[in-house]
Amino acid sequence: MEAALKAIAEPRRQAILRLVRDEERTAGEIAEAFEVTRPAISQHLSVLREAGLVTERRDGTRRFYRARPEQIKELQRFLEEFWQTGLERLKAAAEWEERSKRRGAK
Amino acid sequence: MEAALKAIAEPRRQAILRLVRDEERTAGEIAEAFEVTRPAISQHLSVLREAGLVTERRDGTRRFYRARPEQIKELQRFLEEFWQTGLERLKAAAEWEERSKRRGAK
DNA sequence: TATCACCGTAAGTTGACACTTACGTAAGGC
DNA sequence: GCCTTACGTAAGTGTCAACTTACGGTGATA
Repeated sequence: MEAALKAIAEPRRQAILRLVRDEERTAGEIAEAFEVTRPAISQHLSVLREAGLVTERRDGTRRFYRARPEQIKELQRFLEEFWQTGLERLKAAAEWEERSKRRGAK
Repeated sequence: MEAALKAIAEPRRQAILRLVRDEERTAGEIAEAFEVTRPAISQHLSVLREAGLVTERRDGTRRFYRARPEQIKELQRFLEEFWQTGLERLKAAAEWEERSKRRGAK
């Protein structure tokens, strides 16, 4: 989770993720889409894989990569924790106020 | 946006964000919560402020910081872009299949 | 089995960044 | 007009990470 956030914070890896979002691609295909060397992309792919953001499928000498939406969803849930609990507290505060109003009315 | 992702990827800044999520706190109060020096926290606060993740309010010599949920929400929307469009394509594909079924039935 | 295609790994370099200590600055209190 | 309080900023340091070039390993192919 921590690793996933750091992984997706890197612009190059974001671009890679978008490339393999809908269809799997080989490491070579991905590397051709960028102007950096192939090893650089290979290292990025390792980071993404260890962060659980992509899956790797081997076929012969080739390796196919594909995005893993579940992990991205996990990231969203993580971000929700920051403000959703804030909302929950607002909600709880509102309910508390409601109860005290009724107590006052009685 | 890019800056916000990098900012929130740092564990220490996540902790700071949680501290000022519900109530504003001074830079000094925040610094006391950690075991690093005050300047270190001050620098983190600058990063968070430039990323739009916190607001700064000055009162005398003190500076109050508070989380900005809208920006965090922006981050969520950014993450949605990764898989939501994938869902939209699935939906579009399903509808397309539906139409071709009807064409086949006629 | 020799070779080629496809890819990861090793090692080194450079820049970014999370810290430190030292210093500067602005607002109140006496 | 000081002196304290509450900060940010400057400058230096160590570490990590994104790249490079060079090399190794594994699977198809003739």
